[in-house]
Amino acid sequence: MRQVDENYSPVQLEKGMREQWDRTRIYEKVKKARESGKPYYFLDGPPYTTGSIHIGTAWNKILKDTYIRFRRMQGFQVRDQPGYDMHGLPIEVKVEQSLAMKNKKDIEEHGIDKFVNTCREFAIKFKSKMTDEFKLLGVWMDWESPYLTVNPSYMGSVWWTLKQAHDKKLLTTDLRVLPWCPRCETALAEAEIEYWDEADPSIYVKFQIEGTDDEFLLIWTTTPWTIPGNLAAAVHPEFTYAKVWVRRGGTEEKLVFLEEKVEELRNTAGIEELKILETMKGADLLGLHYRHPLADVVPYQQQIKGEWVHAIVPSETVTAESTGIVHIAPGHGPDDFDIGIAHDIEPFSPVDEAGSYTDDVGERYAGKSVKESNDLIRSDLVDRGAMFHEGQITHRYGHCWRCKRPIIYRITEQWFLKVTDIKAQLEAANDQIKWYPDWAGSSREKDWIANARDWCISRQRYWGTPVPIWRCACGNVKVISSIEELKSGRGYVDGMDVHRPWIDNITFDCEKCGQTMTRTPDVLDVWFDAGVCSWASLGYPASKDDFDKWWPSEWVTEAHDQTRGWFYSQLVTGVVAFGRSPYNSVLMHGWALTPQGEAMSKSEGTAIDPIGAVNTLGADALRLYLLKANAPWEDILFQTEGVKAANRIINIFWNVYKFAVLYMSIDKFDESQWRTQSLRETFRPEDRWMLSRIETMKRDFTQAMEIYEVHRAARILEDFIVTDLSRWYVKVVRDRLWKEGDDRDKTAAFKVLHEALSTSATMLAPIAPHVCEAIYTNLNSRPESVHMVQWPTHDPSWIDEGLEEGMDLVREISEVIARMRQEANVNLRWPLKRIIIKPQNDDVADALIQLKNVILSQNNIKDMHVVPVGEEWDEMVLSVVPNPNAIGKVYRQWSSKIAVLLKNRPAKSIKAGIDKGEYSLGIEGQLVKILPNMVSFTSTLPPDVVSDEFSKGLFYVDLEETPALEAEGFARETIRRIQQMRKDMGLNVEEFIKIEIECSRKIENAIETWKDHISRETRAKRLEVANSPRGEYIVEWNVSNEQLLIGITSLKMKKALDELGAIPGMTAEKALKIFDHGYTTVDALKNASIEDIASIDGITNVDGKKIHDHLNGVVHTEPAPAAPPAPSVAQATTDVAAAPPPNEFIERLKAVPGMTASLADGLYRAGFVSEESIRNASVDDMMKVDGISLDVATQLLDASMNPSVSDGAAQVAPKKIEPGVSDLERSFSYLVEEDRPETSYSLFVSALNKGMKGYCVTRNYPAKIRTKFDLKDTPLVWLSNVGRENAIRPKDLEKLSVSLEQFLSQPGGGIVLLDGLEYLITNNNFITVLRLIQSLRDQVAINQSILLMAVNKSTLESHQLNLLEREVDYTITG
RNA sequence: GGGCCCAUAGCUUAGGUUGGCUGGAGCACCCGGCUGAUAACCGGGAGGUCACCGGUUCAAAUCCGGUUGGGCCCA
Repeated sequence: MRQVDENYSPVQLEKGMREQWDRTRIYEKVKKARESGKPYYFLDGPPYTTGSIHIGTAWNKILKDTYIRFRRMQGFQVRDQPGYDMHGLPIEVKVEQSLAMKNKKDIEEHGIDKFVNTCREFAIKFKSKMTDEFKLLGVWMDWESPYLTVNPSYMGSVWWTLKQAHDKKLLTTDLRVLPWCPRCETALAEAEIEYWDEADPSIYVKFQIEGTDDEFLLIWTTTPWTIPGNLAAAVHPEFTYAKVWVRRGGTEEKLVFLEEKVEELRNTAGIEELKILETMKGADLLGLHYRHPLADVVPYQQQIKGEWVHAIVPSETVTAESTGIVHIAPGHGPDDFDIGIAHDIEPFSPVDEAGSYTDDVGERYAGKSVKESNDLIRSDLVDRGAMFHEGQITHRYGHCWRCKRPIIYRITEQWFLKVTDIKAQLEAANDQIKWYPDWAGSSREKDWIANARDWCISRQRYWGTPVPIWRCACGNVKVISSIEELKSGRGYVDGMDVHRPWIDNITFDCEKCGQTMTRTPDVLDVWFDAGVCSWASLGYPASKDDFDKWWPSEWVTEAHDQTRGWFYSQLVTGVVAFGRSPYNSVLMHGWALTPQGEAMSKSEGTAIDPIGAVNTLGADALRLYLLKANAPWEDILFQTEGVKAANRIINIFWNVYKFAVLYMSIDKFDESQWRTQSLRETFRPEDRWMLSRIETMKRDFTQAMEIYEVHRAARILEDFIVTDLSRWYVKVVRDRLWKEGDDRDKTAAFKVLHEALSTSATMLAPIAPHVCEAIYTNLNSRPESVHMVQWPTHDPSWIDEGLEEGMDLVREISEVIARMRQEANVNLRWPLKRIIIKPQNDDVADALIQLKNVILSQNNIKDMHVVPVGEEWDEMVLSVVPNPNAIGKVYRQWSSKIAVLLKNRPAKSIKAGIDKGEYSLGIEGQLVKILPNMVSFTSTLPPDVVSDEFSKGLFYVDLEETPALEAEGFARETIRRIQQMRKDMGLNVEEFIKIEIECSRKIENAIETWKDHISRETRAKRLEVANSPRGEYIVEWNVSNEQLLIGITSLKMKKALDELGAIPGMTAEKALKIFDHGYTTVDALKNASIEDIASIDGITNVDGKKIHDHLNGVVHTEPAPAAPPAPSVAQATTDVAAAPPPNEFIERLKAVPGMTASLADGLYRAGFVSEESIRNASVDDMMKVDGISLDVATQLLDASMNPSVSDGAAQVAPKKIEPGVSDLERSFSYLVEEDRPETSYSLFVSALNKGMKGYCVTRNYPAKIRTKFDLKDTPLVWLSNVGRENAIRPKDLEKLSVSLEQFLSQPGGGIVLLDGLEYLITNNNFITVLRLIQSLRDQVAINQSILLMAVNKSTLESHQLNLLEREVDYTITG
C-alpha cells in the first residue's frame, strides 16, 4: 500500500490511468477473466459518424459502459462490440458541401466512384475521431473491432434480411405518394422528416360549380403549386355546409363552405355583406361537379374524364377547419392518393425528382420549380377571378432531416417492407420485451407500432447499402442474399467494392427468359442498416457460431427518439427474419438539454462539449453527474455546476482514502492478514455499525442497479460515502488510528475502513472507473484491477437495523449538543461533565447504551447516564406549588401556614404521599390531610444543567466546570497549538520533537497532569515546563486569556528510524529503542558489536545478531524509494541520485546551521547541486527532501543569497528600507508593516503616478478607499464575505489568485497592492496564504512587477510575521 | 390537433403506487466553527402558493378531472 500524497486531480489521474490500462492490457485481461462466464449480449446502437460526439452521445456511451462494467463484475461474459452507422444522406450532404456540389447532376458529372470514395473517407475519419473521444470518457468497448455498416460482410447480412422479407412476400414495389426532398432528390421515410413552423401562403380558391354562373365551392390550401394536380374536392358527409350570398367590392356571388366558418370568413376576407341562402349536409353535396380553375393552361385537366373527376367526394379525414372543403390532388398527398384510389381517379403528378414541373403540366409551368411557382399560380388564379382571398399562415411543415429544405409530396415507385401485414406480430414481439421504464414499451412504442405504415426502404442516392434486387424486362425479380451469390453475376471482379457504382455493372441472366437482369439503382434506407445489426455484427448468416452463442441481445439502451428509430427498425427486421425481437430488454434514456431545457444545437451555439468537461473536471465527475442527476429516462438539463458537485463528491471519497491510507501505510497494515469474521469479537459497536451500513448499502445499491435506477444507486453510494463514512465513521475512529504499535483495536478500525473504502470503490467502479481503479488497487494487492472484482453480494448476518437506527439517534443528539456548545460558546476541546438521557422506550435505551462510548467521545463528555423508561431523572429538583383555593376551602385560616410548611418540607416525600392518595401534616397539634387537588408539583433543572430533545426522547447536559475538566481542556488546547506549530514547521507526521513551555501555574498543573497524553499526541520525546523556552521554533499563544510560550525542536529522527526500519526483522518499536539508546544513525550501529546491540532494553540476542550481520554483510542499503508520483524537483532529478560522491558544494552545505552530513547528502541527491539550484528553489522544494525542516530550508536560502556569510556564523536579517522611501523597484516584493495602511497606499499611488498599471486588493470599503487615495480607475477588489460584484470572499483564494495572475501576466506588468492580509490569514490556513504570496512573489519577479503588501503587525502571531518577512524582498515599517 | 413523459426553495432534486405528524436533501446565499483529510471539512440560519383551477375526503404535494408551460414522438 503506497502512501498517497497528492490531492485528487482528476485530469492527471485519469490520463495516467488510461495509459496504465493500455500498458498493462487490463481491458483484455478483464475480458479474459470472464471468458467462462454466462454469455451476455450487449448490443451497441451505432452512432452516426458525423463530427464530434456531443453530451447526449457521451451520456449514452457512459450509460452503456457503466452497465457493461457492472455486468462483467457480476460474472457475465459480456459482448461489447461498438458499432458505427456510416452510410447515408448526412455524409453525402457533408461531402457535397466539401466538394461544392449542389445536386445529383453534379455528383454524376464528378463521378459516382469518386463521390462514394470521399464519403467512405469522411465516414472513416469521423469514426476514428469519435472513437478517440469515447476512449477519453473511459468507455471500455472492443474498439479494435467495431462493426461497421459499410463492411461487405455487414452488407451481406443486410441483403440476407431483405431476401427473408422477399421470401415471406413482405417486399413489394408500389406507386405511392411519398415525402420527397427535391434537393436530395430522394424519397424520405417518416422518420427522416423534421417539423417546424414556417410561413406559407394561405389561399381561398373558388371552384365554379358546373351549370351555374355565380356559384362556387370555396376551397383552402397552403400549397398553390398543387392546384394544377387537383382532381377532386372533399367534404365531410356529416358536416353542415352553407350556400352564402356574398357582396364585396361591387362583386356579388354565391359561395359554398362550412356553415360554422361564415363569421370567421367575413372578417378575414373583408366581406361587406352576406346572407345564408341555404344549408345542407356534406352528404348532400356529393357528386357535384366543378370546373378546374386552371384548365386553360393545364391541358391534362381538359382531357381527364371520370365519374368522380372534378367532383365532390366524401372523406372522413376532412376537419372542420378553414372552409371545410379540401382540394384533392391524388399525386401530391397520401390521403389524396387513397381517396383517388377509392374513387377510381388516376393520380396526376407532373413533378420530377428535382421538384420541377414536367412537360405533362403544360408549357406554362413546365420546367419550373414547384415551390417557386406558387406566386405564378396565385397570380394566374387572380387573373382568372378564382382567387377569393390570399393571406399567410404560420404552421408546422415537414423538412428534410439532412438538408433542412421543405419537403414536397410526389408520386413514385418505391420498394416497401409491408409492415402493415405483420403489425400483430410486431405487437406480440413488443410485448415480450422488458422495457425500462415500463411505459416506454407499453404506451409509447406500442402506440407507434399501432400507427405504423409500410416502410419505404429504397432511396435514390449513392452512399448506402445497394438494394440487392435485379429485375428483368419480363418482370422476373431476383434478390441477392450474400456476397457469394453476387459472384455468379456477370461483371463481378474478385475483391471488388460492392457499393455503387461498381455493383451497378453486375448483371444476371434471367432464369425465365434469358434476357439480362439489371440492378435496381436504389440504395437502402440507413435505418435498415442499423436495424439488422444484432446479427449483422455477428456475421450471420455467413457464419453461425457467434449467432448461436449470443443472439438475441440481452440489453440495449438509446434515447427516446429511437422509439420510431432503432428500437422500431430492429423490431421490424427481427420479426421479418426471426419472428421475434432481437433484444430482450431495453432502457430508454433521455436527452441532454441546455440549462434552459431546450435541445442543444451546434448551429445555435448551445451545445456543450463533453470533452471540455473531461479536460477540466474529469471523466469520472462527468460520468457521476450524468448518471446521478436524473432518472435515466428523463431529460437532463445539463449544468456544469452539477459536474463540479460530482467532482467534489469524488474528492471527499479521495480524501477519506488518502487519510486512511496514511495511517494504514505507516503501520504497514496488511488487509489480507485479517478476516472480518476473525475480528468479530474485537469490533466496537461503531465498527459493527459501519459493517452493517456497508451491507445494507450493497443490497440497496445492487437492487437499484438491477432495475436501471442508476441515479438511485449513485445517490445511495454518495450518501454512504459522504454522510456515513466521511462525516461520521472517520471522525469516530480517528483517535484509534493514532495509537502506536500493534493493537487489535486499531487493526479492527483499519479493517473496517479498508472494507468500507474497498467496497465503495468496487461499487462505484462502473460509474467512476478511473479513480476507483486507483483507490482499489492501492488498497488491495489483487485482483489486478477493480474491474475484475466479483460484484459483492450483501451478507445479512452483518446487518443490524437496530444499531443503524441507534447510530442515527447518536448523530442527532450530537448535532443538538454541537448547537448547544455553539450557543454557550464552548468549543469541542472543552470536556463536559455528563449527559443524562431520557429515552422514549427500551429499544432506544438499549441502542444508546450500546453506543455510549461514541456519544461520549464525539461530544467530549465524561459520563453518560440513561434514565429508566417512564421515570424522571432523580436529580431533577422537585418543588411543591400549593393551591391556595383548594386549601383555603377546607382549612381556611391555616391555609397560609400550610403553604409555608409545604414549601419547607422535601417535595419528594410530599409527592410520595400524594401519589398514594394523601399527605399528612401536623399543624398546631392537629393533623391535616393534604389531598391531590391541593398541590401541584413542578420539576426544575439542577443548576448548570440544560436540556434539549431528540426525536426519541429528552436529554440533559451538565455544564458544571471542575478543575479536572478545565485542566483537560487546557491540555487539549495546548495539543492543538503544538500540532499547528508542527505543521508550520513542515514536520513529517512521524517525526519526533522536544517541547519547552512557559506558562502560568494553572496551566502548568494541567500540563503536568496530562503530560503523557500531550507527549503521545504530539510525538514529543521530552515535554518540559521552563522559563524562556528554547526551540527551533518559538511561538506565543493566547488560550482563554492565558499566555503560553511554546518552543519546539525537531529531533530529526525520522530518517534514521526509516533506515533502521529497513533492517529485516526490525519493528518500529525496536528501532525507536535503538535510537533512544544513542545509535542515531545506521553508521553508528554498524560499528556496534552484537553484545552492545543486544544489551539494549527490549532487543534480544537474536535481534542483535540479525542486525549486526545485516549491516556488516550487505554493502549498502538503499533507503526505500520515494513514493511516486511526487510532482517536484525531487522526482525530476532522480537521475542525479546516482551522481558522484560528495564534493566541495556538500562541504559548503554542511556549514549551514542545523545541517548534518546526511541532510546535505540528501539535498545533493535530490538535485540541489549548486548555489544556484538552491537560489532557484523554493522553501517548499527543499522541504520535500527528507529531514529538511522549514528552519534549515530558510537558512539555506539565506546562505545561498549571501555567499559571503555562508560560513553560517551570521544570522541574516531581512533587509529594511526606511519609512518614506518612495522608490519601489520593479521585480521586488515589499511587506509594509503599519497600523493603518497609509504608507502602503502612498507608495502605491506614487507608482501609479509614474505610469505603472495598478491593481488594488483591499479589506476597506472600496468607494471610500478610492476617493481617499485618489485611485481613479485603478481596478479594485474588495475582500469581503458580502456577495457583490468585484468582491472576493476571503476563503476564495483561488479566485483571488486567478485575478491577480491575470493582472500580472499582462505585458509590462504592474503593481499589486494587497491590503488585508490579516483578513485572509484569519479566514484561511496560514500556510495556504503563504503559498499564495510565494506564487505572487515569483510572478512579480518574472514580470517586472511589484508586489506591495500591507499588514498590521498586531493582528498576527509573531511566527506568522516572521514567515511573511522571509518571503518578501524588503520589509518597510510604516 | 393526437400519444407518451415532466412541473416541489434562486438552481438540481427526494417524497407521489400505499392520502395522515413539522415537505427532506445538495448547490448558491447569510452567520459561525474546525485546523495532522486543510485551496479540505463541519455546524447553524434564511429561503416553499408542492405550476394553476376545480373535485373526492375528516384530511391532498400525493387520488380524479381540467388548464397552462416544457420535452420527445406523430399528424
